[in-house]
Parts: sequence; structure tokens; C-alpha cells
Amino acid sequence: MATQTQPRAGARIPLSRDRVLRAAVGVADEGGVESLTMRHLAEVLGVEAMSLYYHVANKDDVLDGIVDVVAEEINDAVSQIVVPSKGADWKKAVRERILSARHVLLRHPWAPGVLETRTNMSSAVVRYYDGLLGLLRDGGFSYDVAHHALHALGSRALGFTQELFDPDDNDAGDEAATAMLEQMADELPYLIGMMREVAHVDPDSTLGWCDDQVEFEFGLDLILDGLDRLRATS
Amino acid sequence: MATQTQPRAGARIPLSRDRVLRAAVGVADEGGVESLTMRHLAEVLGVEAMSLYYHVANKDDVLDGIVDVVAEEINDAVSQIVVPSKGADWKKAVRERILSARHVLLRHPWAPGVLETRTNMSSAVVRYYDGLLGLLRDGGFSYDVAHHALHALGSRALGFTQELFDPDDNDAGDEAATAMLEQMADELPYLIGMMREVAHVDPDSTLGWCDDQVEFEFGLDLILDGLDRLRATS
DNA sequence: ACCTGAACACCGTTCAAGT
DNA sequence: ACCTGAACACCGTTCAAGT
Repeated sequence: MATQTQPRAGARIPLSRDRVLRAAVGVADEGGVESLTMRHLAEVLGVEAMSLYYHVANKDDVLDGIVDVVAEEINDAVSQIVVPSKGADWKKAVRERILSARHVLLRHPWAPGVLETRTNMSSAVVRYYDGLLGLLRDGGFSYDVAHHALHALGSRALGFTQELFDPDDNDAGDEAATAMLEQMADELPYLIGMMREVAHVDPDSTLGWCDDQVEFEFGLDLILDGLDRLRATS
Repeated sequence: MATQTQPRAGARIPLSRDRVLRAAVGVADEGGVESLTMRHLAEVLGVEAMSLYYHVANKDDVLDGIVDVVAEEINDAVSQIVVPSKGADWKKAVRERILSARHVLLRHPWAPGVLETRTNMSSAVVRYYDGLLGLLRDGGFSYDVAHHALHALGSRALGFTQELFDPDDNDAGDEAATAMLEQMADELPYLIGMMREVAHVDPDSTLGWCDDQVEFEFGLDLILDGLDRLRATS
């Protein structure tokens, strides 16, 4: 009776950005993203659609938010993995991390598709990639090769295709992204390290430094060479 | 003056499914899929939105159609490639075909995203995969390994992620798809051959025979092994 | 045969107004 | 501080009606 200001026993917990996003993830899990409308989301929360706008900016903000929630869930899962990753062990460590991410994504099959449409990058996603890059470094890869490796893994790393750092030739976006990463520097030791090294080699470069065609061919040739070896041994 | 029934010089060519789809591709190329609304499409064609429904069933039909138009464009492009593909030459042949497909897709960057959302499979896309499978067969791969190879190429084969033959555990869909493929048998010698062989080994299987987890791990390990070899030689 | 106008059920979103 | 009602500009789509 003395808890907060609820006049009824109907568990009148107030809305919050967090509660909205959690409900949104639930709606998407249940009926797919196409069922995630502001009006439906409000209904699930027992509230009018317009009330949502007090806690989130707009629908895009909701989509950014649910991607972040899922990426956080992945980070929680992979953070519980404790396996050696130094030297030759890098492969098992990367394999386990990626399969663990996939396992989470299977519960949110809509997530990769939504992730592809985001222009704002999720800080949780960036942290995930930083961890992956760290494992590659543990394996002894140079930043340059590790960078190619992330591209080669591509959709397999997080269940989606689009190149994470492909800002569509948008230099303003590049700079904003770079600034954002610099701000998270202590959370992203490897990505920052990679950027610094690239900046050292090519001072004019920003996050948009990579050549999509080159990365595509690198990944393609890696697969074709692997298949060719399979062919030779069969 | 004697051509058809045009009362004016304004090039009053009548609407047709083909013209609608071509215009739709143009709209998407210009402003992205999000700009492709029935009303806007009609405006571009100088017609009322409702007129479109005489030539296409609905918007989904338009999306199916524009995917098919692009896939046809890819098929035209790759059909002009003439390189040997027997034996060890398979790799160069596959490489060239895939890079050629990518080249076309760069002109229609919205296409992979739309392709992912389609539940009806495009016959042009299926024909593309049949050709790719043919090249793998030329290289001496068994149907079984070639099948894994297609999965491993995944998004790189056509610029999109989602497994082509993953009918979401929909058995009815599987059967419909299988029937559709059988009907195109003379156009799809390799896919049909693959299906027949699988049916021989496992009579109960349909197109849904493949285990997503197994295919994912196959492709992942191919990449990780390739990277590990790179690590060893550097 | 081909196209249209009016209408319906849905979107996301704004804004002034309620408590 | 938090929520809402009415309203707006957009969707896809149906259906009866025009030529």
C-alpha cells in the first residue's frame, strides 16, 4: 500500500524506455518486425500509442533500441565463455564466440534484418566486434589481416550481411562514427588500436578506409581456395 | 499517326506488367525501396495508383517482380561469360560469375534486401543458382559437397545472406517449391540432379533437407581454416 | 479491356490538452 | 512528470463506376 503511487493492485509499473524496448523485442519475437507497430506496441503495454513518444523519440529509436538489447544479450552470452585464445587457440575461441552469438540470434530471427537497416551504430554491436578483433589479435594476426578477417567472416559473425563499417561513402557519417568510437576508447581497445594503426599508415583515412571490392574478393577467394582444397582431397 | 490508338503525341503507350515492373526498378534505383510506394510508382507512370492493380496483383507482386527483373539482368550478364570451367578451371569460372553478379547488384543496391524478404522464389534466381551449381559440378564436386559449397558462398553468391532454400520449416512450402522446380526441370538440370540424388539417399527428404546449423558450421570452418593458414604463412 | 474516384483500415507523428 | 484525444499526412487495397 505504501509503494509508490499506485491506486490499484493492477501492477501499475510506469512506462520507461527500457520497458518499451523490452516489450518491443517481445512483440518482434512473437510476430516478426512487421507486427511491431507503435499502436500494437502500446496496446501490449496497456497504454495509448502516443504515450510511447514520451519515452522514445520515434519508431527508428525503437528499432535502434531493440537491436541494442539483442546485441547486449549476445555480449552477455559471449562474456561467459572462458577458453584460451592465445596463439593457435584463437580459432576455437572465435568459433565458440560466433556459435554463441548465433545461438542468441536464433531466438531473435528478426534481428539481423533490422540491424542491416540501422544507420546509427549500436554501441553493443561495436563492443561485440571489438571482442572478436581481440581474439584475432590473440591469434597473432596483424591489424591489417584481422581487419580483412572480420570482413571475410561478414554475415557469419553476427548473422547479417552488410558490412558493418560501410558508411555508404558518407564522410560526415565517417567522422561522426570515428568520434563516437574515440569516445568509447576505453571500452574498445582493439578497434581503437586498429584505427590508430591505419591512421599511422594512411593519415587521411577514416573509418571509410576499406575498399569494399577488395574485401569482397578477399572473402570470396578465401572460400574458393578452401573449396578447391576440399576438391583436391576427395 | 496510324500506330495503335493514341489520340495525342504524348507517347501514350499502355500500361503493362512489364512496364510497371521496369518503372518500379527505376524508382527503387533512384530513391531506395522505401520510396517505392504504389502511389509514387503510379505517379511516375502518369497514372492513378489504382490502375496498377489491373497489371499487378498487389505490392508483394511488384516486389517479387522487381527481384525477378534484377535476377534476369544478372543472368544476362553471366550468360555472356565464356571461360573454361572443367576441372581445375572451376574456380576462375565461379569467381568471374560471382563478381559479374556483384557488378550488376551494385547498380541495384536495394535488391539483396528485397530478395531476403521474398517468400516466393524467383525463377530467375533459381536459374542463377543452377548455373553456379553446374560450374561446381564441372569442377568435379559431388552433389553433396557442391551443396555445402553453395551454402558456404551464401551471401557472396548473390549479395544476400538468408539461405535460399531455408523454407522456415514449412513443409507445405517445401512441397510447393519442389513441385515448382520439377516443372522447370529442363531449365534446371543441376538442381534437379541434386534433388534426385538426395531423394535417392534419403527418400523422405524434400528441399528442407539441409541442416542450417551444419551448413553454418561448414561455412564458418572453411573461413576459419583459411584464415589459420594465412596466419601460419605470415 | 483498361482506368479511375471515393472510401476503408491501417500507418507514424504532432500538438494542445488533460491529470 | 507523465499520459491522452483529436487530427494530419501518409500507406495498401476494395469496389463500384466510368470510358
